[in-house]
Amino acid sequence: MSNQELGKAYDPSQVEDRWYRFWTEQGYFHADPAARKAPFTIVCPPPNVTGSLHMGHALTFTIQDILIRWKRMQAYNAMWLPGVDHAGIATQLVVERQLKRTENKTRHDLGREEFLRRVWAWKAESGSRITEQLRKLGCSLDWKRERFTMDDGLSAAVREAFVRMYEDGLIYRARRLINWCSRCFTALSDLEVEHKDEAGSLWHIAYPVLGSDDKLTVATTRPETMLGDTAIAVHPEDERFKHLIGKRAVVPLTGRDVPIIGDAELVSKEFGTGAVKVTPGHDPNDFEVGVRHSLEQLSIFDTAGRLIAPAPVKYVGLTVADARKAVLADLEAEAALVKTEPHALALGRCGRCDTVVEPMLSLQWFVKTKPLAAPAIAAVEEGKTRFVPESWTKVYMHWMTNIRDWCISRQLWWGHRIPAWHCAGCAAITVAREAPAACGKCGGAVTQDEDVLDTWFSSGLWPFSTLGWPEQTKDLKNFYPNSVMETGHDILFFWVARMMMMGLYFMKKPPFHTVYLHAMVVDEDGEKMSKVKGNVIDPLDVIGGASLESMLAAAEKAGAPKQALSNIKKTYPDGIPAAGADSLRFALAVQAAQGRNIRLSLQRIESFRHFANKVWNASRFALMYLKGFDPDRFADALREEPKSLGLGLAERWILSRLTRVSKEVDDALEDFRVNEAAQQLYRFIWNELCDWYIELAKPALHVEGPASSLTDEVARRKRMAQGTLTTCLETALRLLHPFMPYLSEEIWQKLPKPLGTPNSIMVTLYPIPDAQLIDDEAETVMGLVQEVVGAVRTLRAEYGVPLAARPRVVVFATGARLEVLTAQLALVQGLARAEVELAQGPGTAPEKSVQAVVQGDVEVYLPLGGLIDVAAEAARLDKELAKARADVAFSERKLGNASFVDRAPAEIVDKERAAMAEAKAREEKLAAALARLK
RNA sequence: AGGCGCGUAGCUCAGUGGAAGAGCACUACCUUGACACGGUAGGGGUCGCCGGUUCGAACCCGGCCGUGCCUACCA
Repeated sequence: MSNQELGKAYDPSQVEDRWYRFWTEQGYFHADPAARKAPFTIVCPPPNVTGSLHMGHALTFTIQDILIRWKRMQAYNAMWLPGVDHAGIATQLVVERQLKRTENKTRHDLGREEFLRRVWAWKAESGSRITEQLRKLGCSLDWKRERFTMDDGLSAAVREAFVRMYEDGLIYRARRLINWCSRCFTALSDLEVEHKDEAGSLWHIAYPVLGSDDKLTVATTRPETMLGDTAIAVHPEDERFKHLIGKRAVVPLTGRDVPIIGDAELVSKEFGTGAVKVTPGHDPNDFEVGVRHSLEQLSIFDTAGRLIAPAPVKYVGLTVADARKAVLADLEAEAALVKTEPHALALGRCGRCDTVVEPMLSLQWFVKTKPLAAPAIAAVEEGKTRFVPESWTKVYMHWMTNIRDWCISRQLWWGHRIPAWHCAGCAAITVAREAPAACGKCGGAVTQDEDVLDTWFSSGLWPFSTLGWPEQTKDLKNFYPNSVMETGHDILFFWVARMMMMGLYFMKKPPFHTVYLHAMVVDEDGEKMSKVKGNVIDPLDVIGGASLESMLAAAEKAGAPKQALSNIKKTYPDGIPAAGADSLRFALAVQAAQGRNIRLSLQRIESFRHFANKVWNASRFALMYLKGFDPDRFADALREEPKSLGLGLAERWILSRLTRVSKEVDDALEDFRVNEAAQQLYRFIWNELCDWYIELAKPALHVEGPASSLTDEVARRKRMAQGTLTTCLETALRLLHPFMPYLSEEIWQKLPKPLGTPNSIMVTLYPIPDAQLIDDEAETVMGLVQEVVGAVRTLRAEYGVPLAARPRVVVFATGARLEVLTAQLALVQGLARAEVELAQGPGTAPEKSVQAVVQGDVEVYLPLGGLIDVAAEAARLDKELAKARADVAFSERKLGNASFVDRAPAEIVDKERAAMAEAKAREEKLAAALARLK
């Protein structure tokens, strides 16, 4: 590669697509299962096929890509498998809506087969959108291994899993109380129901006791369900009602009478009236009571959410809401409604469509979870799988321990059809991998079960079904268990827990070693991003930029309300400027602290766009001065015998810092502290490499003329600076690559590199810290240089000495410090932009000068030609002196404490003594300066 | 009702036992031969409150207040 010059500012749009294409063409995303390298696997949790990339995706895929690129550069056989999920309910809903809109038809008008054909057509057209978007983000996914949960292979895996579990008695069919969404028209698992507290009422209703004048008053939040009551329950030890147990009560409005039972588990004596109506057909608690007391189960709602018999004819056909009104009115009329009080209740709503879910008796398929949960608990207890952050272990354990059977059948068309066939003749069920010709029991005709499986059933198999299971493929052998599962903590139960259960059951090993759960991306006010609120930031808008008009159009298309549109107008009057994928990635990474939500703002992203530009310009600077530089000689010497190079202080210092930072970045990534790794890089590149080293190297680099015209020493110094700068930059870019793949590649390609270097940064080695380069002395000396330079700069700034002026500065120092400063005089002068006179201290203050004190006894004087504002200088010195005195007092108090000196580690005590000596010296100098001034 | 977080500079957040840090915002100065998407300097914090442990606490322990999330069948 030649040393091309870079443009003045980094423009991601000119860079990103080009490199993504290059990486793909080179096959660098593909992992060869035959490679003789240790595997590192991440199987990406599949996003919904209906989805388009949002910030949550951007975060999870950024973190995964960071991990995978890092491990790939560490010479692991890194494999990151992409794919999407068929998202049963969501997808069916999308296609149904489209059908309604374009043809005004329902899925029933088309019939099952034709409808499914339409879904596949929709998938072919819009379903791959998200995978395209992931490419924009720079994700190094192994696209050759891309999977879809409805693929043939994965469908076969689902059938295999179902059949085996059925044969092992882990899948059964039963009539149970399930969650029913009357809009999606399907059963839901407990996890798909969201509970929120909502305002409601507690109605007190009087039930006449049969054969007496007594009335028993119950309290309920759902009066309409009384039409399905089959008992009244009181606490068996409640003196008020004990005598009624065994008698019967009349259910108002129905004329039916039901038993009064005693049940200590259901009824609390303190709550409400102390008596509870029991509706086993429409309440999970009551269902349990019904089982305990052999009560009748009445269903009075149909699947569409309307009342049916045995509810009295009068109410049949009403919706649940209307029935409530009617029932309350009628109770009032009968004077059976005793009291109404406000009461909050947790209503269950469908996670997909927000419709209130109704507990309904229904014949469904279930997974027996207890036997699956036990190994999933053990695997974590035994440390075979660990959670990061560790605090999720408890949450997982709690859920696994209290797990309930899982309803897996859905009354949908889009999904894996349940591999069970019902016999018309004998009603036997045949469960099989392939459609049976006839009933296994009586040989009669069979028809396949109409239902499909919960989408999460196939997701549970994902870590191994994607690798070819049930076939014993090379991939399966090589990449199972996966190394890391990286996902949001919101789907710990949906995905992780079920993958654990399924993985252990079918593969006998947990599906992953580490589960890394990241926090949620929210807006800058900490609110969940939602289209309804209009506070979403679309990752693609951030990457490529967006006009206000296009943002409004997109929001409108997504069905955002007016309020959301006006929010967008207010927040982004000028749209969003293009920041590029790398800036977005870095912004997400640096904020991804464990256990804390990420409040994302455009402003924050912009600051990392500036960072990208900073890296770009530092590189641009370097490239300007690297012409004719031979990287091989320097690199070899640095690796084999760094001392032989005779590096200057600045070089030794920055290489030492680079080495430490490499180690810190690597350590942080090892612990999933992605944010700290990113932060370290940001600081190193900006605050050390750019702010200090580049400035320090300028004099050495900025020498005119061809090498032959320079003296040997000047030419040598230039080579050292060139070599050091290249090394730091090249190493920093490799460190940065997992975070900012495009920028790092674009620049890296242009840097001079030793022979035999690969053709892409993504297949180079991740930097390995070289202990030889750690240089404590250089770091200490640089510390002094920085402080002296800082003192001069402060004085210049305080007294308005213009930058163009090159004032005379007098510095007095003693001992080792004087030696060091003498040796580094050129550096100090360059950075301070001053002529520095060094002398043995203590010295006499030059006429009309202002002063600072550094490291105890280094005196820095800036003589001012004209008049000094005595009052201002006195005030400044006063402040410094006060600080010095406070420092002395603090140390004195500490060292005066006998138990501190006795019990604190010697190292700490020594440090404190040194600090006191330094502060005392400083105090003395400052006091003298002040006295002189007055 | 339980569980888990969080509370540090105006804002957003790092920091897990030895005298408080970053980014943004703010103030002053500066077109200095990489960068104004920049530079230099500066202002700004009793680390939510109260106790305890410790020579020493933002950090460990207990309680309280505020706040967020998750789980749960209290009608």
